[in-house]
Amino acid sequence: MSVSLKDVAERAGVSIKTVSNVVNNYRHVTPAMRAKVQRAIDELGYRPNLTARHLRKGRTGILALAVPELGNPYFAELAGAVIDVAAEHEYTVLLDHTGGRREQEILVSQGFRARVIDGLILSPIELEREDLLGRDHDAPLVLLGEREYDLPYDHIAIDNVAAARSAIRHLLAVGRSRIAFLGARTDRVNEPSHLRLRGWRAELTEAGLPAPDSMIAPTGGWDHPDGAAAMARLLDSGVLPDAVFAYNDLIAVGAMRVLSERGLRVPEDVAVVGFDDITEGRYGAVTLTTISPDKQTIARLAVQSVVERLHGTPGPTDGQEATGGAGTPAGTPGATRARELRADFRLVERESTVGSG
Amino acid sequence: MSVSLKDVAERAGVSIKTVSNVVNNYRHVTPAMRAKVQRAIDELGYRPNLTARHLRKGRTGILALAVPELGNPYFAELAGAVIDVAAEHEYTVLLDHTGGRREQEILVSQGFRARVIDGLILSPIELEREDLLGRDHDAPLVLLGEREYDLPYDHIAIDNVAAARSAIRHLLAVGRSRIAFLGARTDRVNEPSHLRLRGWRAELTEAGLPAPDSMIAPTGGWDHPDGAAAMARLLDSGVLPDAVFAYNDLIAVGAMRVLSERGLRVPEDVAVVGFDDITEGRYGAVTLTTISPDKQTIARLAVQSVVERLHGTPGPTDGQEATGGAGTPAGTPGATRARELRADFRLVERESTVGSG
DNA sequence: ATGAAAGCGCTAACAA
DNA sequence: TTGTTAGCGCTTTCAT
Repeated sequence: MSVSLKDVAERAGVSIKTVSNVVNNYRHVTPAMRAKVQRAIDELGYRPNLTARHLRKGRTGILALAVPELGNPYFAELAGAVIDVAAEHEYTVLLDHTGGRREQEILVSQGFRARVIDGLILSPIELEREDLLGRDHDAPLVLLGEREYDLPYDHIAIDNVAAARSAIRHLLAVGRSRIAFLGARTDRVNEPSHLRLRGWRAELTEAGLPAPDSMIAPTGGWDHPDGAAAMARLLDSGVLPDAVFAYNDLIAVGAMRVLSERGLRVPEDVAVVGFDDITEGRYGAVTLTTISPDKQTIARLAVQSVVERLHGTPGPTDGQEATGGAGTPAGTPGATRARELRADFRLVERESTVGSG
Repeated sequence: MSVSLKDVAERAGVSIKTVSNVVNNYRHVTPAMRAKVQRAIDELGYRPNLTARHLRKGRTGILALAVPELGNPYFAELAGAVIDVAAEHEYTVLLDHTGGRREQEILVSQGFRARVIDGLILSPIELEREDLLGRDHDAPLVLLGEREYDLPYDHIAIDNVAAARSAIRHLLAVGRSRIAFLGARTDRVNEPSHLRLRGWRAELTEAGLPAPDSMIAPTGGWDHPDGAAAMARLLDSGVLPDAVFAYNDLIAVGAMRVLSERGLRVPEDVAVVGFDDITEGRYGAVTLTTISPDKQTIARLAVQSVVERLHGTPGPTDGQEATGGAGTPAGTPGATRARELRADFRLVERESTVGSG
């Protein structure tokens, strides 16, 4: 076993408390004493046992982040940002992925996968409101992403409806009118895609254009193959759009691949807009126009939200915007009301809509 | 605070030990007793305090994985695999990224960032042998990736020289002879790229072809922009290769982008081979031929290695291959010798070398 | 089969 | 300013 406070204390001929004081940089320690203790620490190679410290303090210094899929660059990049922000707050991040499967998301939300954590940041796909209703876990929870629950947990997202509308507006501005939506799920109401779909519909309707169901191509998942399959199915069904708005960049890239296989040029024949602004979209043969969510802010708001609840400092939100939510998070010290936190987004115009001219 | 063993014991009118027995599924507990205790547990909503358990048992059930960059899909996908394998062994994964910076890698190796961990899987970029020489940390360490150290730690990688050679052999087979290498670092000997570079050189030499330095394009990093910049520099220098072997897929995709901007066709004018087999390479306008390392096996071997040292079961390696290493890992129960573990790889032929015919 | 009590390494009252 | 001591919640001898 390794060196403990007691060993150091004996070696230095002082009490445990004094050593603890030195280790924790307490004010009232004479320089001489500090030096003596420090020497013993160095000689013995003492390193504090975090587990013991945590048991005592009731906290672990670990935050969990659960995303659907690490293979999706958007989530990987977001995870990287969360890790960095957490480090600034002296927290380490335990990462988990749920595959977007409801049971996994439930397990995570109840702390069965990632245990020993102080707080949890969860980006759900299939999770239902009721799954969170009876959540019995001390760790503060913050929700990320497109879905909206009326629950006492902070929720962080960009304005998906507005983002979708701005994408469609851009497509209209470059002269398109038959704009398909790729990547909807139509089986439930509160789907990840429903807000973006709503934006698509609203903007088209407002422009006096039809938004027929035939222009909505559902996908089973949200990866390249799903986009490719959906695009192929749409074309096979005899529908030829002059633009495509995809639920995310991976779907958009998959769709572009199919378009080029079919001899359709992007953007001349079909313009494409994605969502997420992953690096990949900047380096294809045709670069991808996309909605770029402010990942840094999302990460910062998420970590901040958890840390605030942990430390009981409701404090100023310092986010872009905050509107009242519902109720009060259970079992959290800083029991401020749940907040709806918004991060910014912007439309990045690239070749897939405006060409390389 | 939450419910403790003691609370449950009082509620059930039994001793703490009995409750502990029930919680831990010990054999010798009468069904009646078990039922009674279980009822108290349910009523109180008791959940064991993992931190306390860990303090007592001396282990935390947490493994750390540190990769250079989560934004690189290769590492993101690898991380996903590690998380899954670790879960099979009942470990959770704490993820960290080092940015490939030496100081960060040193910090991680000594457990300064991720503390409270039982073991560490590290994929270093700049770390030097000496940085690990005096490593003073109980947690077993396993090294991943291209670099080779003669140190008492298990190392897991594919055979990079062989992989590079097979890539070059493929390019030769499709009729190329002026094959550039993109993504070398020439400033040090033990660079991540040096084994692949060696394979490039060996295969060319064996084929009686020149392998001039002018065909080696260094990069500052390993992302799209680095590949694009290196390709542009190479072309600007007046060198026109008929093939490019890139250190990784991101560099390859960046290079392809520049090629297409310059009006060069892939593969007609320039064939391209990458390394990593990230999903992105399968969905570009031109799909990418690449070396596909067996990520599953890498993840499995890595987790296995750490877990074995932790549990003191040297056990059968069950990897593809194992050659003797150096010395004995310090401070690990199962002090078997350090092993050189190999995972498989395969060449995946796609359009960037064989066209879409 | 169950209970009593010690102690993992640390922090935080409280004393001195 | 430094020392003493009581736990944090759990597992684990050792009794019974």
